[in-house]
Formats: sequence, C-alpha cells, structure tokens
Amino acid sequence: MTKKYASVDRCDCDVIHKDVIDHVRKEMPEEESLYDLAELFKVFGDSTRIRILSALAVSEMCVCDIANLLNMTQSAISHQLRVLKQAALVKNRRDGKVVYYSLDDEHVEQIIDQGMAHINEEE
Amino acid sequence: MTKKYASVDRCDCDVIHKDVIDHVRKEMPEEESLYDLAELFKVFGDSTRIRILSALAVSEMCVCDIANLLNMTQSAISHQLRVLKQAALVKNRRDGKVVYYSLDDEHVEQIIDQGMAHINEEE
DNA sequence: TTAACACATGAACACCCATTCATATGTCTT
DNA sequence: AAGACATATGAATGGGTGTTCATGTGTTAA
Repeated sequence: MTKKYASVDRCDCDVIHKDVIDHVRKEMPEEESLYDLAELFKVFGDSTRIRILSALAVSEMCVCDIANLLNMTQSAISHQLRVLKQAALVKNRRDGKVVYYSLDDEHVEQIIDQGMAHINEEE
Repeated sequence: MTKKYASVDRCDCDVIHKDVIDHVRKEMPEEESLYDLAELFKVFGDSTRIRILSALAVSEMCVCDIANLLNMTQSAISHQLRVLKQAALVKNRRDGKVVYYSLDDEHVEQIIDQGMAHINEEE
C-alpha cells in the first residue's frame, strides 16, 4: 500500500503537530504552482531585470536605449531581455533594424507596485 | 564639470532616442529602490522559501512542522527561515523549546497572490 | 547536572546564473 | 553585393547561494 504523500525521511526531528501539518497540506497551493511562482519571482529578483521592467513601465524602448539608460553593454541587456521574454513579461516589435520592447501586460506593473508598497511601508 | 549622470562607457551602440532615455530616467524609481526591490523578489524567488511562506499563510507553524511538511532537513528550513526573517517576511515566537513562525504582515500574502494571479491568467 | 529535544549556525561544496567576449543574424543604404 | 548598424546568441568565467554536515545554543524534564 502506497503512502498518500512522500514519506518523510529527510527531516531529523519529530512531528510536533500532525493535525496542523495535515491541515496546511490540504489548504496550501499545489507544488507545481509554487514552483512556477518561484520561477516568476526569480525573474524579478535581479536588479538589471527589475530596472529594465521599471524603465519599460514608463515607455517602450529599444535595446540600445536601455543599454544607454542603464550604462550596460548591449549584449548584457539583450541576454536579460531574452529571459524576460521567455517569462512572458515583455514583448517586442521590430521596426527596421531596431527592436522595441514593452511590458507584456498590466500584471507586471502590479507586481512591481506591490513590492514597492511593501518596501516603502516599513518602519 | 561633472556630468549629471554616469557617463555611458559600457554600451557598444549609439543612443537612438535621447529624448526617450531622458524621459524614462526622470520617471522611473530611484536606483536604490530598485535594488531593494530586486532583493525582495530574490527572497521570493526560491521554491523552498515560497513553499514556506505559502504554508505560513495557512497557519503558524514550528520549524519541525515545516521540515516535515516539505520533507526537508530541519537545518535547511532553519537556514531559510533566517533569510525570511532578515527580509522581515516572517516573525517568530518561542514557547518552551518550540519556535513558532508566522507571516510578518499581510503584504506577503498580497505579493504571493499577485504572482499567482499572473501565473493563472496565462492563455 | 545530565540527558534529551528543538532550533540555530558556521564551513564547505556543488550548482546556478549574470556578465563578458567573440561572433552570428537581420536590415537598411549605397 | 558590400558595408554599416542594431540586435541576438553561444561559450566561458566568476560570483552568489542553497543544501549538507557537524556542532553549538537554549529549554525542559528527570
């Protein structure tokens, strides 16, 4: 007979409150969602990417503009834009040689604003 | 005469839209805030820490409970709780030998919920 | 005070990842 | 077609970080 949940073999301490553990296990989101969530926040968790997103929240920009604004190489910016695009946080359009990037949806700004609110309301 | 902003010496391409760059530079948040913001999201950007926070959103728990719930060593959990505490995302109280952790404020849940909303509304 | 238990912590290691460097791709101009 | 320019990308590297292991700290009970 298989156990319903993974057996606990890594924890080197005793279960203190089995009822609490069972309750939390039922109520908290699925593992997969939480992994996806961590991946999402990981993308926000880099100062270069956050600065790019904050810039794009103000205005659409091309790669060269962003590189100049942040005083970084075009290559570094391009690599990060790739990460942001894969995470569906930015989109782009090509106009001749120039590629313009912008935020993909309004959720991005909301997440940033929520984080800002947390930071500014510390006392 | 010093320049108002850091000289651009890292970018290996020309400025395309100086007016856009100047505008964005005025409108976007300060560098320091963005660094702090990245640090905050960095804390959320780990699956172990996100799972801990999600669990604590359901109920206060002791270290041993969390370790059992997530099937990880008490040491690993304790290390991550330290990170979460330093980021002011969780608080704790001691009751005898047992230390109970809980979310520090309602902002934490809001940030998680905002991220969840983003993930679930993809199509 | 000694043992047992819950938790914390320092060091070491393995892995991840952001940047750099070199080069490739795509587009426009002549 | 060839050169110039904007951007993309692959490989390499250095720094950061999560887990493990061993051990330390704090509390309770005998």
